Amino acid sequence: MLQAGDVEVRPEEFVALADGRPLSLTVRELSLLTALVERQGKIVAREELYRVVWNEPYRKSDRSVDVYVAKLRHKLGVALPDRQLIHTHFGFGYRLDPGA
Amino acid sequence: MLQAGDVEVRPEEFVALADGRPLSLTVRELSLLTALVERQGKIVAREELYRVVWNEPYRKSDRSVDVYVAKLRHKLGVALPDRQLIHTHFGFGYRLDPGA
DNA sequence: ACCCGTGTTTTACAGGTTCTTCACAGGCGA
DNA sequence: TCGCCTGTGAAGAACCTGTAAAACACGGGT
Repeated sequence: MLQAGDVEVRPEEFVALADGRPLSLTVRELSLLTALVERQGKIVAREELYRVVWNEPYRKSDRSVDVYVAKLRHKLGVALPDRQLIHTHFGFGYRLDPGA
Repeated sequence: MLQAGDVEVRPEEFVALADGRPLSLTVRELSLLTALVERQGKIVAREELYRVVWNEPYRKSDRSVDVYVAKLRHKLGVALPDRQLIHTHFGFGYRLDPGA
């Protein structure tokens, strides 16, 4: 079980909770969220996310990570309004912040 | 992990800390700071900084190094007031001095 | 086989950030 | 003082990100 603030992930059960309420995520979305929660607070390179979630070498023209970050942001934004969980680090990647 | 006085750099994590607090740097700024910290206390030729950070041959009319030294000085100055970290060596280059 | 629904990947473009270059003011050494 | 060097703001170029939508993949039902 992984936790980051109000977000809880149980990858083996294919479940993610926000404030205790279940999030309806697809496989990719859950996989990306898991990767981010496992690295919470740290800046994660887009390349690393791609390797871990997609399990294949990264092509720098690939925008999949960005697209799925947007999907996650949207669903997390609905579940936990007024919180900025996923931060962008320009030219590098993203970071999920547990706290406020 | 690299350290120079109150400045700590972890290039692989894309992080730089001043007095333990994260600095918000761009890719180039972090790269230049890394090069200077790796050579702390030494006078580094503008040409060497250019080669290392920009990864291409140096044209003596190029002012990029100076511009980015100014950017770094400003951000470091905000984070660590009253300290002169980066020194100019006229006609040559720059030197980063580990904190007092 | 075909259609449909769901999920994934790719594309396209708008908008934003960063980088480079220029210009000029001021500093430094001879 | 003169000539060269450095500091730095500003402007446009170059590059990166957010996001909607199109294209694609695939399984289930008919």
